[in-house]
Amino acid sequence: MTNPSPDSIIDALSIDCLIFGFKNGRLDILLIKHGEGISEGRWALPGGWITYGESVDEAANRLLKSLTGINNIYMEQLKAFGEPNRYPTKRVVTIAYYALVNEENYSLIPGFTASDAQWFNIHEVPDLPYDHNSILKYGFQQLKHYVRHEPVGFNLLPQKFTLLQLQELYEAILETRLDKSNFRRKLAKMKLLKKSDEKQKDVSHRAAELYQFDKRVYVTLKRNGIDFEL
Amino acid sequence: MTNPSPDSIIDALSIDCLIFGFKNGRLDILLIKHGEGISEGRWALPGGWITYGESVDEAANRLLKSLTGINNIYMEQLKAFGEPNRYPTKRVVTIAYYALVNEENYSLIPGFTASDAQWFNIHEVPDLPYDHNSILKYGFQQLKHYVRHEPVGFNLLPQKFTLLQLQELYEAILETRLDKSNFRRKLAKMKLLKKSDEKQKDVSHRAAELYQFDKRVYVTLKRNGIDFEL
DNA sequence: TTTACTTATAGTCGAAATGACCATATATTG
DNA sequence: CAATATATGGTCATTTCGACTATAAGTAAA
Repeated sequence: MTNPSPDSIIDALSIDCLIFGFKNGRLDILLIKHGEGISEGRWALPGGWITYGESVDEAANRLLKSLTGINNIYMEQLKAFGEPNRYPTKRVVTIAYYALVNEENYSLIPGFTASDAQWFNIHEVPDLPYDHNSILKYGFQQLKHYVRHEPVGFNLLPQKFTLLQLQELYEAILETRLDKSNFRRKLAKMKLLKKSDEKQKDVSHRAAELYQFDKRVYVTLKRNGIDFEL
Repeated sequence: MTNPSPDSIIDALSIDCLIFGFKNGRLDILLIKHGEGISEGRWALPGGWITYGESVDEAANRLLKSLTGINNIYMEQLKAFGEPNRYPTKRVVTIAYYALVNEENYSLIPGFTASDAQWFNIHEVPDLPYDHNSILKYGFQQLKHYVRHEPVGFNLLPQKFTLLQLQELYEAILETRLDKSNFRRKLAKMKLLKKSDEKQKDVSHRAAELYQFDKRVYVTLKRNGIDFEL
């Protein structure tokens, strides 16, 4: 980085969040309805302006919380999008974040400049303002890569979950079917899962064991990367 | 993204480039010496301010060219760094890019605000201004992940190269030794390489076949990702 | 003109992993 | 108790892996 020069500023830097939600074997994306401004009434990715004194990560978390009520989730940076005309009235570069969550763990509370917040099926997304549709497309594509090489997606299930739930998550993201038996074998080899002492309840078939993640193994895999070809 | 508000601006958005260079089995990083400004005389990552009318990608390429003379290389976004105090005099968020090149294909021509430009061994990097040392550390770590899952690094060798050269590249990045025979087997399976009609010359031992990349396979692998555990 | 040395290239082999199946267990519902 | 869910574990031929050995082809030194 070199020195400031008078012609160097841009108008603003924003954040946009891609929050992928998982529920009943389906993958959703979280959108908010703009309650004011030039795109009032339209659905868009939750996001907003970065302010002084907060890091980019902090801005992402603050905005997500104030717009949707979702707090304390781990988001990772996806990419910065900076085409000169991506925003209509001025020059705005946006930094996109993404995360995967279990929808059932969060209730949506629209706030700040959002008049509504809702989950949309990943395949039934409305027309979004700016370049949000292409950001979403890019993010979904990256997600497919990530799940194969990082233990991502392991924080979006309930605390305790069945192996089938985990498999359905992978099937939803990768948009493919997987062999149950082979999927289990791969997981076992990774040693990432621990049996809990509980079993599934209130199902009309044999109850499955509930599993949990082994935090220590998780951290190691996060650092070194995994190879989870399916 | 929501609407503009008066307290939303940051001071500036910059670009920093991590250009990894490969030469004779060693991995280097490209640095420039600041010729003016608050860190005059110090070595730093090539970078500068994004201006109106250019995309973020375009800014990265323009800056790299004007500072170091390196033109027309493919850089990818690494990450945005935005701690509030990373820059001393004002609030600056920077977007880091990275690339891998063959040093011998480029001659360094310092220009613009750079008084010098040079390759530094990745393990002998001086103290850099701002958070450049930690950006470099992060980038090097990511690079190790990337080479195992993308056909990255396949554009930083000469047009035609021997299999040993390719292996040495991977060894330099991953900081490990690899088995020659098994490395070849993995490559063969990928079908990414084509034999050229030439052989190595002027070496004091049996000459090796020179190989080239198969462009069509390369594009496919780039899109779908590869699994190149070594 | 041997011989030593260097790198290239191909092959071996037991162990491990993979993918496509099949079998049995355990629960609920009619 | 039969039908039907899902759970869970096993089989097996094929492929891949990792560590290693063997031979080939060239230069340089003796």
